[in-house]
Amino acid sequence: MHKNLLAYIRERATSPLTSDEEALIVAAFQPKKLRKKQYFLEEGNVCKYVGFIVKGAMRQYSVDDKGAEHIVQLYIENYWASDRESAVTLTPSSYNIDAWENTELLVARVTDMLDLIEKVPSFGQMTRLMDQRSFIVSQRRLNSTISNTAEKRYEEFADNHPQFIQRFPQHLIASFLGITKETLSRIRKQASK
Amino acid sequence: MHKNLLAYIRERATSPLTSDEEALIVAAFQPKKLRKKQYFLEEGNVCKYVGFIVKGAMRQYSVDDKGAEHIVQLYIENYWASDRESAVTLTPSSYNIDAWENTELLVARVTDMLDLIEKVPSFGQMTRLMDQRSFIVSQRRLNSTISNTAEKRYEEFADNHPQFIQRFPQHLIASFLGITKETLSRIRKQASK
DNA sequence: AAAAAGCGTTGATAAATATCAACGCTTTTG
DNA sequence: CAAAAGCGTTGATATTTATCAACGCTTTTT
Repeated sequence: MHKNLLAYIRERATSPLTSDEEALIVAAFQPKKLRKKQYFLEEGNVCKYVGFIVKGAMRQYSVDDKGAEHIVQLYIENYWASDRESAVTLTPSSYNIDAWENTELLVARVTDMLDLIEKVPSFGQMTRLMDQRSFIVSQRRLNSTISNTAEKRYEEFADNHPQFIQRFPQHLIASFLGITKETLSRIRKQASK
Repeated sequence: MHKNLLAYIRERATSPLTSDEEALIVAAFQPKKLRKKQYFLEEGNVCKYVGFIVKGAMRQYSVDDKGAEHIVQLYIENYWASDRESAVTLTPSSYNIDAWENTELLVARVTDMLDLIEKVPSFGQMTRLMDQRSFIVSQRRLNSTISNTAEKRYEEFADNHPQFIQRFPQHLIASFLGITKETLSRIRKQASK
């Protein structure tokens, strides 16, 4: 099960991993299974773990005053699930993360991640890339949200993330885009003509 | 002029900077002045420089098909101005960055930044923190955008960033929040009652 | 000093999107 | 297998926000 993770890291590192380094990494990550709807992180708790998704799909969302859920992130294979804000600042998370499908994870403590970053240069590089990449994706999404209409945002998203469209129901996609499921349904109807 | 930058880095590093390290940093950053409206980065160019703002204010924005500007970022003292996406991926930027006020910067080549990250551990730590922080801020903003009404977003922004409210005209704040200047004007009128 | 540009505001109207309620279909649960 | 829950759709309506045009005031430019 760890081989997916090691492959992922190797692809992103500039120099090959030594077998010692691989051992350190493997030691830090525990396999874990979550069944559909089980929580990985609950609002109010500090995020102490980071999960690499080997198989399955998850979602991260906030719940507003009226009890409505707002999807902030969708995850599938080879994504890292965690609330970075909570993990970095050690403050209670304002998000929930749960399994949308039955999911297999490799889970590490945040503290062990920090250790690895120090001890394994390639791992440090990889996390640096992840951080940058996360920011870039987030910045793009933000730009799209403030610049485009709902219709264009959906098109863009569907073009760039066809896997997500297939994998998650429309009402989650709608929430992810910041619109209601009815509006998304109408947008799709329009587009199909 | 470099002392602002060095102070900024010292505050964020876990261990003190040696004088050698300080020398390396100082060598990498050239002072630069931009007059109001001058570009730091123009759409279509690859972002080859990173600027630390010593004094002044800048903005980053995209321009849509209809020629309308959308503010994606506002910068003041002690902020880093650059298009990370372009700098990291070496692709042409889809943003402009220009000076809103006359601005004093310390500018480094992206390549020299990468060098510093390797050679000066504290610098590497600092940029890692920056990356994380940028992502967190972006994620929050995104969550706010998809979850809240324009009114609540403005309140939140005004509470958390009073400096920006004072420093930038309302139509830029409006664009930053993804609404029109008229709508913001009306929101403020409501709120003041 | 005059002209132009920038800024914030207001009003009238249009467009986008949300809300509420209902329905049919499929999947899951007991 | 029956009941319940989840999902996507549609219609009617309400709300939010954008657009367009105009105005007064201030700041910048000539």
